[in-house]
Amino acid sequence: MASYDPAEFPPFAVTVDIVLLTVADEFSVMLVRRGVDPFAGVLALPGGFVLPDESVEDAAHRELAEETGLSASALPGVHLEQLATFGDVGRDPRMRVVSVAYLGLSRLTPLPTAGTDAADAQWLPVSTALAGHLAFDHREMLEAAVERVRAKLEYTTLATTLAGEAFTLGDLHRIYEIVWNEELDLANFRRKVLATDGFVESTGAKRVSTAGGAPATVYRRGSGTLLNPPLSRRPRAGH
Amino acid sequence: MASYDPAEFPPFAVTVDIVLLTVADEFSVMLVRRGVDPFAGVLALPGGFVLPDESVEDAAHRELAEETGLSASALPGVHLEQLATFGDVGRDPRMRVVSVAYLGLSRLTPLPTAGTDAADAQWLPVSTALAGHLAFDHREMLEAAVERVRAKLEYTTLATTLAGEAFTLGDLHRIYEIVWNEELDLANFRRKVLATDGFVESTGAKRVSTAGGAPATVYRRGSGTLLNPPLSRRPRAGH
DNA sequence: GTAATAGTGTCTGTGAGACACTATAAA
DNA sequence: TTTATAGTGTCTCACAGACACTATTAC
Repeated sequence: MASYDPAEFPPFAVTVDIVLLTVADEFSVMLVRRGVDPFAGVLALPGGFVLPDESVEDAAHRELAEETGLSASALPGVHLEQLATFGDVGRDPRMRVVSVAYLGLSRLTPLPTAGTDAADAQWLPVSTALAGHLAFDHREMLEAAVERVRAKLEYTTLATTLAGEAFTLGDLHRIYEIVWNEELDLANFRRKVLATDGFVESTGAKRVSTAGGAPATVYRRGSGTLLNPPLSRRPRAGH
Repeated sequence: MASYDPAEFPPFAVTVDIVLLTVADEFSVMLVRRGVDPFAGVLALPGGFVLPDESVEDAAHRELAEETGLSASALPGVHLEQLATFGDVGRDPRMRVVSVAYLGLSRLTPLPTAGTDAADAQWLPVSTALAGHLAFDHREMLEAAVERVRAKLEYTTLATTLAGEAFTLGDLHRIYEIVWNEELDLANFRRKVLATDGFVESTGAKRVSTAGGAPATVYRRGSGTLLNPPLSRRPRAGH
């Protein structure tokens, strides 16, 4: 019942790890290659310690800026939310570390070249990352993040965050197909997006594709955040 | 980039707090009255320190058993899942404490009388708890838990956890109405529940209500966990 | 009898899925 | 031309919501 002596608290360290996801040709995650032990040379999620005088939330924003090397102009367009906390006893071989994982969503942005202040960050396809070896329990974090995003695309407008400031309905459709790894009828997708208040709004501009086809209307994200009723993955289960 | 000295980590304490919810005449939460400062005499969520040799998850289960005083036979029927982590700087006036909040769902169970090993625990209506004063940032935790449960009743069969081992469709319907604080057409609710594979299964038994009415079929929870398509709260938004 | 609960049947409107079709661009 | 994309129209089926109706119990 919280009858403890503040001087006798167990020794913990608290870190944040950022699962920053984007859609390029594939669904991709930002990873850094570790320079020191443990897991030196192994790919890991960007992250670091929570400082004594900052909130966990602030630490996540700080690490997002510092470790990913995203430019200041790109940061406001990034969605960042708490994902889950990982607190198994042996997850860090050196000491007891509890880590709060955050999920970030961003449009595809170029990464700083190696040698800058930021870590040696890179975008790697999620499937490649999951097929390989990741430091600590970062694989679990990545899996949780992927499932969260897939689920959230069903009932929120978050895909517009992955699309960036200006996009066509074809772009948005492609994002859904890549993240869900599943085909979606384009005509029905268009109807659904356009029929949902606040999902997207037209900029009036048109954009021509390099691959041919008629010019497409360019949209920006709308003010809405929730889809009701939601879009659905898989053809309805049950039968 | 994780190039830190394990001996210099910032001093953190890590706790777990349990938001255990149930449905009685009202949607209720288990609270304990604090015996020591800070917040001595104030209502708080049950919780406590994560020990050095146990995972955060294990700590949550241990606190659920110890602090709530639930009998060993009732514990297996409790659903426990991680809710969110609270890590603001000043949330505990004594020192830096990061707390991992867990959401628990249980059928209504009698609480141990005061004086036992367990804390002075009590069920309090959520509305009452939110109208009053709670220790630390426990009000935020409670609000997050309530919203999570309301959302999960839409697309999971979790309501059966609140109903216990044997229940009628009337019981289940009542749980939805109380948690959502909203009326649901009983006939449509019945059709939906019975049409969803794995939601409930009949025990064959009948139960008569003390308030009159025909005997009702008694059900137990089914093996399914997800509702697809989901039940929906509010009449569809949008228009 | 009345009140309360259990349970069934039926109509309607919305919207998702399937898919045919036209239009406009690049190569 | 062919190929790829943009965009519209239409039919059908599933299902949620509304609600009328019967049945069986307590009081």
